[in-house]
Amino acid sequence: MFVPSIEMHFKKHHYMKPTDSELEILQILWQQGASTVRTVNDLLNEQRKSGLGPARNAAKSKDIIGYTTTLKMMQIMFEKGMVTREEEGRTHLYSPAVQEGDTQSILLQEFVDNTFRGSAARLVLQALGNHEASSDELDEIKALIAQIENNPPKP
Amino acid sequence: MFVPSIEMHFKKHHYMKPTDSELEILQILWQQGASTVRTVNDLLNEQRKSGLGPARNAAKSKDIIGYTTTLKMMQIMFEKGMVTREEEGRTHLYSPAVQEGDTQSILLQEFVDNTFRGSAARLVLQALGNHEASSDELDEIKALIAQIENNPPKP
DNA sequence: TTGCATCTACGAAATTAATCGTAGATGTTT
DNA sequence: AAACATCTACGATTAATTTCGTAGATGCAA
Repeated sequence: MFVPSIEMHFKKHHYMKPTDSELEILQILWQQGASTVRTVNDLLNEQRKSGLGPARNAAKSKDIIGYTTTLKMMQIMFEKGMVTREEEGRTHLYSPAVQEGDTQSILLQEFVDNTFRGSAARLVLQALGNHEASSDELDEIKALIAQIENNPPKP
Repeated sequence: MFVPSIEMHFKKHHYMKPTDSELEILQILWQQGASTVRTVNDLLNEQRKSGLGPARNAAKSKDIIGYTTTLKMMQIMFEKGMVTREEEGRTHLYSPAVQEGDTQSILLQEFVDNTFRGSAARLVLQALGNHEASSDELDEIKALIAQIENNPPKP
């Protein structure tokens, strides 16, 4: 029976906060699933050109990211245990080793602390005030609030 | 009539995103109002010792920030026009030149884009799910939602 | 007035993150 | 086979941020 060998490092077994660049790459892996460096690099540059995708330094948004830059980033992420990889012919197929929700949770925690002095409620108000939300999304939020109100946090 | 001279630089007239350290200092200025470098530095170190305050590198949370480090940071912020200052005897009194809400708004925008792919609703759900919110705060949020629903976003 | 504490100014080191260049291996095309 | 394209590996450079050391001015206490 064939068992594909998936390389892993496990250097750090605790959850590490990704840097901005790492997060950009993770986003692509979460959306696309296992991908080669080439694919990731292409998508990254597409995002930058179109101005879409994660907000980056506006000045830089024209420059193209070199292939080896992305390669190096992904190698570093591999060493950190942030992604796994599998040999696929001559190239490597990379997959995320951390879950999107978990990562969002970590980053959110820090963001709330740094920017809103720990007040999630303030953040929510600001977010709802400044951004669009569909009525479906609003319903979802209302439902969650109702649920929280029925299950009050214990002392 | 005495008019205190308040120095300003106005090097950059467009809103700049503060770095992590700059934000830490701004938080103190927003809370305390006009403060000396000494005061800011003391509070910064108090926060670090107690582990409270903004989440910083855990490893570093023991080290104490040197006075001149804080001084330099605030001088840089002054050059950027992020704070104003006023001579108070031999020392300087620094005040924030940017509003907390405006800064939060800028940082939030970027954070939503980078971490939640632009979906404020997802961020709100995650925030409400992971963090505590008092029932007063929940009420406030509900009120805001109701208001949004009555004033649907324009095309 | 001498010495100590506390300021500001400012250059520069230390740290961290991001980018790239080059080399060597391996496939592909003509 | 020769030329060319595409990968990985990895050192090194660049860039941004944070930290600190030193110098000079000023106030204050012994």
